[in-house]
Amino acid sequence: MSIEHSILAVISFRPSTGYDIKAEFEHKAAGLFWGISYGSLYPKLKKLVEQGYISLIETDTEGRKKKLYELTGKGWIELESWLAKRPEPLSIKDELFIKIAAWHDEMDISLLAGHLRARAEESQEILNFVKGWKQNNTSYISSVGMLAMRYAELKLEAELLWIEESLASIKKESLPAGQDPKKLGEKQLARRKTALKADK
Amino acid sequence: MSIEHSILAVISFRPSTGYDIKAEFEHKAAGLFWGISYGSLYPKLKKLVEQGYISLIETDTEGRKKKLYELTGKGWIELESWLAKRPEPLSIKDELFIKIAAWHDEMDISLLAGHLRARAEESQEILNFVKGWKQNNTSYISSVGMLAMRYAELKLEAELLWIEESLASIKKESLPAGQDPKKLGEKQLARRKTALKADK
DNA sequence: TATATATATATCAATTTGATATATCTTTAT
DNA sequence: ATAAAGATATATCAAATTGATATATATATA
Repeated sequence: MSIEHSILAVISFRPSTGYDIKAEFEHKAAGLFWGISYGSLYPKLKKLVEQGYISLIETDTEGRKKKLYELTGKGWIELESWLAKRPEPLSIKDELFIKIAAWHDEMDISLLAGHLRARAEESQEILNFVKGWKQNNTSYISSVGMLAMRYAELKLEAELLWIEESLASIKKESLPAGQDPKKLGEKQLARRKTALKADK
Repeated sequence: MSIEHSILAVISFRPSTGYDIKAEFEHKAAGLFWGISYGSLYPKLKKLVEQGYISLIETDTEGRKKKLYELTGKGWIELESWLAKRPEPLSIKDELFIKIAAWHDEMDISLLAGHLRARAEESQEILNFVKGWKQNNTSYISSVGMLAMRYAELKLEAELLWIEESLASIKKESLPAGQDPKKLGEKQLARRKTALKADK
């Protein structure tokens, strides 16, 4: 439901094309904790115009045609009413997490270390973007909106801290649970062995 | 793609019913950073059996029928090969974030404070679960898997810290960006006014 | 003993993604 | 000068996924 609303939110800062909106959720601030795909974006824009929440301004500068969208009065009211409603609980899909949670002690730990280092690189890059953005960007967001960037900053820093911590604990082979890895892996190893045998 | 794999991952710890698997992504550890719906779960189980990754054990204890699924040898191999592959970048949908990023300085800040307090309650509850889980749970996860719980713990703590910080900055009305709220809001206010007038 | 909640399986319409197609404009390399 | 590559821009569609709903039994609670 809130894909429509996040479109209204982006447009509220300035009239935008579909491409502008997508870019906002791709490279920019809004994309840190939200996403949108072309497959839903363009049909939604059409629908929002039909419903009177946004209006279409067709521009033609030197033969270059663009479709700009901007909020109508109805759109402003709807946006404000949505902002006032309690946000839905966040949803995450983090393959790194589920892989670690499902990790087997008998597996090669260096593979996991590789995953962690790769994530650290990704997150560091995003953190650099956020830090740069916070310093340079003054337009295009309200002073309250800056809190969102701080949110991203703290979460990314927590993630990087955890990766460091985890890599250290893996290296020392003194795992935080303080349990004997071999003992934990045995049950699964046995079931694996049986399953492989049953496959013939 | 990895919905199938996360099913294999859950089953690798013990043979489970569809309901067991769903519960794991609802109330338990695996659900902290991953989700799955019945609509994809049951069809996927069927498909995974057809493809030979899992096998079905139909049980009938005192008239109570259950369908237990367990990994085949092929399933174990597939799971391990998936775990070794670099995880997809995480995807998040956080309405709280997008609402704050789109907040207008002229809007009632107490509404936002309410949103933040509600989220704090939700997150504190999950954090309590994670802390309790870390202390009591010794089975059902490897020592490496414990790192995932620490991940959850650190991210939740970062979020709670940010909420505290944000509520304080809102209360003091000395917003972190150090900018004049009225100045920032003006452009949008003007566009809003025009849009409302145009609607007649 | 009635009621509510938990366990268990399953389907389906509606939503959403991810891939792909097309075309123009701008920057970079030769 | 021009060819190639990359960015800008709109759009659609098959496949994946969700969220709601239906159904039934077992167990805990009032």
